[in-house]
Amino acid sequence: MNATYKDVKSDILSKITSGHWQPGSLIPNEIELAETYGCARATVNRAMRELADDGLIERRRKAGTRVRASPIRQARFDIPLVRREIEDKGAEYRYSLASRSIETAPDWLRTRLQLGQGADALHLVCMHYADGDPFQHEDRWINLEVLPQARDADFSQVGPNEWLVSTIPFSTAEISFSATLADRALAEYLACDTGAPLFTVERATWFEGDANTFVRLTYRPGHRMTTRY
Amino acid sequence: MNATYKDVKSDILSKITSGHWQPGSLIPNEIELAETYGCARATVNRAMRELADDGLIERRRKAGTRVRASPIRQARFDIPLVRREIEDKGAEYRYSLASRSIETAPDWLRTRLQLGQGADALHLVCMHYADGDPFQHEDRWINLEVLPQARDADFSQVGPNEWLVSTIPFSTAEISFSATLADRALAEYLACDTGAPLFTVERATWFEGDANTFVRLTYRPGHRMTTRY
DNA sequence: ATTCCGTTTATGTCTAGACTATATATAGGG
DNA sequence: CCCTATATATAGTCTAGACATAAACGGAAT
Repeated sequence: MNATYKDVKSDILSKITSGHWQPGSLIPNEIELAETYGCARATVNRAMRELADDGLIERRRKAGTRVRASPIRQARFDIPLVRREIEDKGAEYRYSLASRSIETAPDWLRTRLQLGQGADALHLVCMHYADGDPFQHEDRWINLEVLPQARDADFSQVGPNEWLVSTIPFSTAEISFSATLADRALAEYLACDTGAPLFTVERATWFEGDANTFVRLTYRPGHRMTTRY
Repeated sequence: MNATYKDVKSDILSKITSGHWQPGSLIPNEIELAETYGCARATVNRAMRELADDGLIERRRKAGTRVRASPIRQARFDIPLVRREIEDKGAEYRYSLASRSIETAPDWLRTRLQLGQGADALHLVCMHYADGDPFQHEDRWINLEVLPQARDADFSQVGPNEWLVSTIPFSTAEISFSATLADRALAEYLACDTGAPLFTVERATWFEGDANTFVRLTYRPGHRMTTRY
């Protein structure tokens, strides 16, 4: 009686994980459950909606709710600013700008960001250090057609990442992870051997349909990205 | 008038992304918004709750709701079964078991999974192919204390991943991504050069407090894991 | 000044009831 | 036998109102 939506949620969850309700099976409808738990239907609804969001059950009008045959396994990563990532470890953060230039966007970038021919882009290469040791190498391109104010921004003290977050805080992104080999330049930046395997993140971001930036972040050897689910 | 929670959500969202409500600023309380949109407070509440879940706003009792100074950027990955990953590309999936043995769990594994001394583990090495080409190498350890039935399972036709999903469908996991170098054995399995950089996923899973499996998945060179957010 | 405590305020949750939307089942017509 | 209306079951959402809970605030006692 008087169950909260959390009670209902965890009870249903335990019925599922314990195997009491088998994968693929239909579970009682909201009205029945509301009677069982002695609460309003809205309460059951919220519990079930959250379980559906978590990928454990599947709900369809009229057809009812069933336990997913194979639960969707999904991992959620927080993508922090490098500065935070480093400071959260208790290390001291340092930033340095290695190079800055305005270039005609190369073909691969124009394809990636759907830019017109001959579009100008600001090309930045930066390093992020943790307690003085190389932590992350940043190779960034900024679309000057969409962000002309980047031309006058000073990236010598503040990284482009932080500048972008404060300039266009809300954007959509495509992110991809891979492994790459340290070439001579990267090896020098990251103080590692040429040929070392490096964890790499590439991210392209859009705001209101326009691509504004593409970045390749390369981490020092041994870096791991971890999460629980 | 008569706004749905989606209307409210998207209107608030646009006020935020357009900069009408600046990062860090306080936004009107639920009662005021309900009046503004001509709907019940519960409707505004749901809209705001979802925006908070999405990491765009921060809510605190009594203090009110404010636009996050720097929005939490989070990526969500679906972790598919390899078979699905391959079949979804339209490629033909093939599985093969390379080796199977029961061993005393090595120290690193005992630490990783919090196993007792001298615990037995089933060690499997498998390969997953897409259209005949090596796609993923799987190096898996299964805790036989928790899953004794794995001793008698036949992994020659069905991969351990699929067996585990049907045996213990609901579990918590710790997952981590990194880049590793192809040693001679891996290079042979994946038909690539020794020294190639390989994208690696490690996953440990628990069920009701007990660790049941640890796996290292190594992808063929050039593999990317991509998502949008 | 500092600590403690009650007040106030905004969010968090629950309820009972209503209406809506959608997928399924069924019956009737060609 | 197939197609098409119609009925029906179930989830999805909204409402008005109530009470719960956390946290900020202000004043009182130290």
